[in-house]
Amino acid sequence: MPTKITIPLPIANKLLAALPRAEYRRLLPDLEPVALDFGEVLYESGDTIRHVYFPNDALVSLLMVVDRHLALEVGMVGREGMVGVAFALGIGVSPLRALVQGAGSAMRMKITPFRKEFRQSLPLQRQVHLFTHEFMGQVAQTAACNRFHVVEARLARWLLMTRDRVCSNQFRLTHDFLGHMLGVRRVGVTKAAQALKQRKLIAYSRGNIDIINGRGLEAASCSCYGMVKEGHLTA
Amino acid sequence: MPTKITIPLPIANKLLAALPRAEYRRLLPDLEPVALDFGEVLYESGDTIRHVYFPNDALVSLLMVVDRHLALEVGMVGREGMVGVAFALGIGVSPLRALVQGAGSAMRMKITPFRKEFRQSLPLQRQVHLFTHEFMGQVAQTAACNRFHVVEARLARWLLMTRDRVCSNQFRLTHDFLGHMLGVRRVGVTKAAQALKQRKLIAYSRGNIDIINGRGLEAASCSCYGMVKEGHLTA
DNA sequence: AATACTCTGTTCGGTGGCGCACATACGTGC
DNA sequence: GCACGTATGTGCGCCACCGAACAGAGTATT
Repeated sequence: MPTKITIPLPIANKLLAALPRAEYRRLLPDLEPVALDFGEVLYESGDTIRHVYFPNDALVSLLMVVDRHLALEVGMVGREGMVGVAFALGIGVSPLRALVQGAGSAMRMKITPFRKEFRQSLPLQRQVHLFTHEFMGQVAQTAACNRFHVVEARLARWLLMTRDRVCSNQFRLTHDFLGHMLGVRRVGVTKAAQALKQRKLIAYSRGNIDIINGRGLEAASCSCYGMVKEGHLTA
Repeated sequence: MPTKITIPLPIANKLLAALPRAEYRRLLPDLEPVALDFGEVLYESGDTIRHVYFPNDALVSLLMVVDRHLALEVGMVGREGMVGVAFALGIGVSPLRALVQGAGSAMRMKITPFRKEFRQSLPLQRQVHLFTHEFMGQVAQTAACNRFHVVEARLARWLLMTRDRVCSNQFRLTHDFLGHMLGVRRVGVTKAAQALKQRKLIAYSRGNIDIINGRGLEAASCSCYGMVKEGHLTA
């Protein structure tokens, strides 16, 4: 019995990896590996959803658009989850913009076979529900965080969350981009970043960001980081 | 065949009402009518969920708690939905505090039979998924709104959303309570409410709030109101 | 090497909301 | 009718963040 190596990576997406082997095999024919480029928009707010995405090493930001031009990140999905979750199961329209914030690969699946599999597979349902739950918590946490915490702490949290998802202490992002994520002006990010730099927690220049002292950065970030890090509610 | 009148109201909850008659009948034995009092906490953040609730004329606020004492409303559920949604299906723990903000009745169901029914009933799954989708949109919208809009507009929106759910232009709420919902000081609410009062959009005194000019209040509220009002994405 | 562009740093006045403290109603109960 | 608790009104200094505009410093282009 020949083993065909059709899987591009060892199942890197944790949601898929958590499925029983047999379930995963059933999904496989419908899973298509895709490369996601930085800046790519997977769904625009209001778009009909055609695919769901299971990121491997890609990182996707979910943004709420207000007043046609202002945008704010409300959630972030990496290898631990999927993009399109609740939307795929609901009305099939995304309320959020999904923006590729860290280039990388993902597995994607057309919405029709996904729905079909979902109906039949209890383990898949379970994973999707678990992640929806997790994601809902993340969105709510972000909402509260944006209301109560200062930019510096929020920036620290954001960098840490990104690190956790891309599994690297450096990544490429400009202050301007971060401003859009955090919903503040670019200058606000520059100020906050300077402060973190002076405290030797991070380093950066021209779009390259380095986390030098992760522990210190955690201390500088708000409690929200610990909350959404994982399990967040197993008091 | 005698008709036993065990249903307290004609099916007031819209989610339940949207189910096919037969499905609803199946659920009925497990649905228990309960009165929800103002201020009652259905779940505390971190609690294990024992029941899901389908409000009739009650109104429930979902709050995110930060730093142990600060709280912020991230969503609101009335007759159009259910409380416990994504949580019931996920890890069974609520990330949010569910607070009764408008007294009234609801149907509640123990989590175990709910999960059982959910597995078996496609229409129930569909309704739950639709509402989860809707609710996710509401939370995201609230997050962005809290970031970008001033208290006065947010207050206006909040009053309108409450009105839509309790189907009445008057309700009982103090500035202090509103402050907790909007995540601002009581004084901030007083200021904003004064402004709306001067413009003859609302009236209030000692916990009684009246919406005098709904149209005007809509104009004073931010665009977010129109977004979450209904359908919100059928551009 | 000169040019264009992008990214970061800096300044300035303005303001929405904060924290605190105190003043004035209104209503309830004895 | 008096006292007390609760709800609302007002003032003050403070600070994080805003909007706009401009100055340097890297990087890419040709």
